[in-house]
Amino acid sequence: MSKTEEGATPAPKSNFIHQEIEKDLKEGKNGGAVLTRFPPEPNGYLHIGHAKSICLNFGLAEKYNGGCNLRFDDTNPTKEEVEYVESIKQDVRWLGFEWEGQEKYASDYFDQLFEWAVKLIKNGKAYVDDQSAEAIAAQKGTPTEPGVESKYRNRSVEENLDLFMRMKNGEFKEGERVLRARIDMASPNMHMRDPIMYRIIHKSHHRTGDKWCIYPMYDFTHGQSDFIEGITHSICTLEFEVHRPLYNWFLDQILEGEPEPERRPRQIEFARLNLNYTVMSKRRLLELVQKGIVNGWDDPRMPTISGLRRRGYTPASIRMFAERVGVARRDNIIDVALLEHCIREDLNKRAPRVNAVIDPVKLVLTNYPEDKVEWMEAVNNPEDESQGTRKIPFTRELYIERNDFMENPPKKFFRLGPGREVRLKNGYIIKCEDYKKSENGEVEEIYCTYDPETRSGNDTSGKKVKGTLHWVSASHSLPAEVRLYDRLFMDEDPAGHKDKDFKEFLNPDSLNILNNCRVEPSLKDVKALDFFQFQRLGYFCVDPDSTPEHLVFNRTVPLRDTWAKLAKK
RNA sequence: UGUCCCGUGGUGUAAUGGUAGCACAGGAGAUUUUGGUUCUCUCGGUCUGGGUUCGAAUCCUAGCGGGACAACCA
Repeated sequence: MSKTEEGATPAPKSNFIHQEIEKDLKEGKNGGAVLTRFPPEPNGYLHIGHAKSICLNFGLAEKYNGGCNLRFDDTNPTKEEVEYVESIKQDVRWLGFEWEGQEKYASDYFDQLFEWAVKLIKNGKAYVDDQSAEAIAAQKGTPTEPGVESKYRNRSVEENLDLFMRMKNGEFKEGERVLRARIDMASPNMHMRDPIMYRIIHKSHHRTGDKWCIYPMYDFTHGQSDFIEGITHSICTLEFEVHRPLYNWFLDQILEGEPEPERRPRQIEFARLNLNYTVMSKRRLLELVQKGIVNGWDDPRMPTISGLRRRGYTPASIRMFAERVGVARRDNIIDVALLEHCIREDLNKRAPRVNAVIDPVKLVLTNYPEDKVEWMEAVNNPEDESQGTRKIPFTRELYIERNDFMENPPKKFFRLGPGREVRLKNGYIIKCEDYKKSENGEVEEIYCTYDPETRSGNDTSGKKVKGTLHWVSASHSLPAEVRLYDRLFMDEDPAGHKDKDFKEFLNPDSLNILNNCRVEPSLKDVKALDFFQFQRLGYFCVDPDSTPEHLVFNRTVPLRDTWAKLAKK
């Protein structure tokens, strides 16, 4: 496997799964092999929680010199599957991981699974039940009361075999019969109360077409698929913990009478990722998309991998995040500030600095010649000398950020105000002499003088100023649209309120579109997902909607802003 | 009123019988032609009660708190 993109490499951090694997290795299990798998069901888009699992599984493979399979858990053709396969593959690759060989499908193993089902029937460990779903559910009992046995539980092997074949041959309608494991209806673990192994679904499958009309359930599929592939460590989330005895039971049954295999997969559970100020369940994410609350699965406010990508998150930042959140078994809610820290850390080192003014106000240098253009040298990235320098045009008329000027600034405000001096980065020190307001009281133009002795790079004035502003040339800058994103929800745990719908906590200001922005001319030929630091503002990336005629940038995350914190006080 | 899992600073996560550490967040300062970055300092924690031990975050036990489990979903 390989990291397909440069960027920060997370520092390795130990967790309990490493310890379990090392214990197995020491005991010589699985012939010393480590093979993991990432097993998505192709019924939706991947989100940041999946990214944690991907990084964990592929990371384990890398650490122990093993491999990681990508396997689609496609045992339920009623749930629309083929359209999601490609997006999942793309997302895994984009995160920087390469799976072992071809991608796998649980449906590749349907023949083998069927044979094993027959084996269980022959050994008296499975039976066909003719009851309805409702009847079976009613007999299942509850977590505190045992279930009761089905009246079909003690059919003969011959009858079970015959019925199962007829199920396979399409002689029954959906719901008429199921194959169940014969375990223990009184087990304290509900999953051991004669779980369903196969159900009838008359629907064609995205890979097997109409070959089958019976499909295996998750529990009868997952462990055996792991076994077939030689998976050694089957890592999943905590809600599958109660399935583990069943996972092992099915493995015991298929191995019955067989020689000891070299590898036997072992299920290990960890706590899924939760992020504050968002929702993570597929159901709620789908609702946001279907109700048009967001603009699709890749809306930059979504915690989906495709949304984060469009927002400007890099694979390296997400890998870093996955490393920093750690892996444990206790429930957790990660502060989204950690995710933001990770993208800032990555982009600080890599993003070229450019000037963009997203809320422009005109500034005129009254003592600067009308037609003069000075091409000022600017460092592309002070954190990375190899990114070199570029020239930016300095002219008499400029745009600066509206909030960099105040008519009556407090002492702590280091920016522009009447009579105040600031430096224009990569330009000159200027002094505000006057300003003009429109009838509605809005500042329209600011008039300054510049000091020719203070040119950046060869300042001979010895002047010191507290503030440095970014700017663009009024005549040379390009118009652009900028989309400012904020958290989608105003509540830390929008789905965590019993009596309130999560949508009640939507942030009305989660998207703010600015149409009158100006960016420096070097941004003329940007491509989708190119990332930049708009100096003093934040990290931005080029939206796929962007064209050379109409530039569109997404704000990934603002820069840390200690002034904003101060101003709030 | 069952079975299982989990309780370490605000949030995460280490320490696996021997000095409770790290990261993020918060606070203070230094540097800075980004109020960014960087650097320094700082705040703050083992759910509670018993027990075992020279010694317990760690082992045992009781309690408390949180979570999972009753789909022909995965």
